[in-house]
Amino acid sequence: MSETDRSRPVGTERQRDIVAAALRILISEGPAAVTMRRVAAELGIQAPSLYKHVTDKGVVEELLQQHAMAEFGVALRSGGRAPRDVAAAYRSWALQNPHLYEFAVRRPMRHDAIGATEQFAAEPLIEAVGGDRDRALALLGLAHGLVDLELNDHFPRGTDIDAIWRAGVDAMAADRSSTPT
Amino acid sequence: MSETDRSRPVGTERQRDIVAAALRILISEGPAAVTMRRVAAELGIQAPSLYKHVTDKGVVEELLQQHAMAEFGVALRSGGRAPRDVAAAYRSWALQNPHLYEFAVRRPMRHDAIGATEQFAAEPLIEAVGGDRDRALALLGLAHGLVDLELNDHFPRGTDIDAIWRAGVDAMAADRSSTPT
DNA sequence: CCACACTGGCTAACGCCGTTAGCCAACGTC
DNA sequence: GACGTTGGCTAACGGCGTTAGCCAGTGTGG
Repeated sequence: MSETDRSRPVGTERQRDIVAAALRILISEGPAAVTMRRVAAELGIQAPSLYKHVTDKGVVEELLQQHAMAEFGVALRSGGRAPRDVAAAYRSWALQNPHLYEFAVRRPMRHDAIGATEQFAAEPLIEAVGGDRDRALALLGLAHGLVDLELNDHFPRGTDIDAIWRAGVDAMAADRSSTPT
Repeated sequence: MSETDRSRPVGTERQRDIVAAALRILISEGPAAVTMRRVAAELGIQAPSLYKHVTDKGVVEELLQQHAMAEFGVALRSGGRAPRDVAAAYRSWALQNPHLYEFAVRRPMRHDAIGATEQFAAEPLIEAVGGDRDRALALLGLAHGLVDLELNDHFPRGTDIDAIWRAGVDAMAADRSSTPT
């Protein structure tokens, strides 16, 4: 949790206006539409004026990323705690918020700024596999990979993606105390 | 394999020049540098002339994607056939060719054009888990997710990523004939 | 042998992008 | 009431993908 409290939004008031506008555009029109001019227009302002509140387009994106990660974390807590439940929550949030998911999890991130929030989002998965950190991060990788492949349409048409999730999550969550190296 | 023979390069001669130039730029300077003007310059030509050979920047990207996927497929066959070996080959190729990997596997793809090649790349993973298709695609998701997270620097500093791979791949490759639903 | 179409270059330009420079009105403060 | 700060504005720059339109060379059919 540290000192950047996740529950209260971040940045100055005008910065929050900006990210709110960007968010609206992102959700309704996708990432390509999130331009400085477009965001400014959404606020009834000219593009260069944004730079009075924000040094870069990059910081707008970082703010979006933080927002997305926080919402994602909440979504992952909204259902059951069993691996299948968390996995299902992961997938369904990502599919319902593809652009937000993109912002949350793709593109490199600055660890200092985002770390706590990201950890907040990752926690449910770690709990779900009973605290085995390696297994938990593997499950995270699995979930992210499957979602990313699905979002980018890499599965042949007709693939039973549910079955893949079941197979993967069950394998990852299974008791492995009997198998040798 | 079908009729688009994977072993012979694709497109007209000039198209192959173009993708070769784009490839050189992509590898040495990253995706942002792959612009039409830059590619044209690489060929000693003006940007608009490219459009005599290519309708779109999109087709250049598709050609890059196909090339990358083909090379990736070869790399996945270059080592052992055991799950760990294939997984290791997957990871190491991706980390050594991050931009190519990006092109190969991220961004949506047209199934008709790329399907065969992609299947070519996915085969080794399917074999590695003994033909269980769901498990194989889960393994693919796992590998993709872990690579993507690593490339985008989503793991806390100091994370033992090897251990995550071991945990994940072993779980996915384990004999599961004893666990109930 | 020449007309002609086609191929593959070229320049100029358009509308977008992020961003900078410089101007100015409103406002709060000493 | 002078004055610095805040937050708008317009103009402009360089880069992007892309289109329009021009033209030299080339090969081919009559």
